[in-house]
Amino acid sequence: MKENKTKYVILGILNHEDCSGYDIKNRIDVALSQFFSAGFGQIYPTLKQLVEEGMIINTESSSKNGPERKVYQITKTGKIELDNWLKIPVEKEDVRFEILLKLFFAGNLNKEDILSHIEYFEKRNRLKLEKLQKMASELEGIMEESVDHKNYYLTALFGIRVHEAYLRWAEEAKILV
Amino acid sequence: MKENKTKYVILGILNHEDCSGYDIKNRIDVALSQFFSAGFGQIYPTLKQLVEEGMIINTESSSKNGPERKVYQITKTGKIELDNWLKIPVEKEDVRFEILLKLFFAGNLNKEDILSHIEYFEKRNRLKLEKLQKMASELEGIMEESVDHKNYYLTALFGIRVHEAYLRWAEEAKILV
DNA sequence: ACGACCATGTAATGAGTTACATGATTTC
DNA sequence: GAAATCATGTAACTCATTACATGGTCGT
Repeated sequence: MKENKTKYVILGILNHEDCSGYDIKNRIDVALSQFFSAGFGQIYPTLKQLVEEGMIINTESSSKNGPERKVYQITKTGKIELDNWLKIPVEKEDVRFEILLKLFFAGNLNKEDILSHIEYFEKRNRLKLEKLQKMASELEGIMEESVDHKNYYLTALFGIRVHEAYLRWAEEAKILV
Repeated sequence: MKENKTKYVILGILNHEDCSGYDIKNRIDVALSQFFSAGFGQIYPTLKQLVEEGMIINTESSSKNGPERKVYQITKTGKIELDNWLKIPVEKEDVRFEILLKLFFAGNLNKEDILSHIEYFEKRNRLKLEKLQKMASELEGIMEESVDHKNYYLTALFGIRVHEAYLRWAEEAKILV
């Protein structure tokens, strides 16, 4: 840890368009769920902190038409912070595959239990792969429209390749177990 | 979170052989580093907690030959706890790919910066893939000797498939950027 | 009226990292 | 005698999840 990813995700989203905390949560769930998630309990305090740091400002607070709603905008300071972070090379992936942990210690388990772990894993990830493929094929058509669509497509493609690898491994593992 | 993985990793290791905290750290770094890591600041307090819970006992404490050293052993309670955990199906992977986050928000970056991110990612993971392949080929020869070796091999194979996917994606991404 | 959704926030808790503090043994 | 490795532990801090607390709007 050490680097607060939620902070940069919020800056990244606000760099696109002004949003409320609720909007930010939606954007994350829709577009980033494949490789990032955050709850309100993380988002609202981070927004508060970012305001204190001068990275974002609260431009609009309406409770007239609809429920209370605070809209935030990224500042110049925030943009610089985001840009600096974007340029830092990524040193390591932060992956903790619980299924591998279980497999590694599975000496205790019988074949059926191991197989059912693998099959469950397979099923879950096949569904995810299908979703990603759908997403990618929708994006393919509009990829040339903007850099954002292209980057979005690249993240979907990453998911596809990784999930294909999961399924290939599951096939092989079922035979070896 | 909620489920303390370090706890089960320690139980899993002690289920194999009696170890000290220092040994456990070594086992994790050598065999599990691909998908798990833990520092001493996590290991020692967890050992203490596991003793309190009756999952493990401290069998040997020597300061005669060499520095202070405490060896722990798993108890029947600990074995049951481990077994129960092993049987619980894994619901989701816990992956947070920082590179995808950066790519997703990379609208700000120029092509060179994006390419250098991808190339760095590629280089790093090519090295890791080579290590995994070496590990796997060593394990292939002794796989039939024990269930543990086979399970170890399966985790290495998982790493290989996933890293191959990373590299394939990087190839494709470089063209599309 | 009820449920779905919009909307913001705090408090408690858990999990993990980093830095700190200490000291022995082995190897060069 | 310096550096590497063995060895244990605590304290401060950060990050994230879950549960709680509150209340408005819109459609049926």
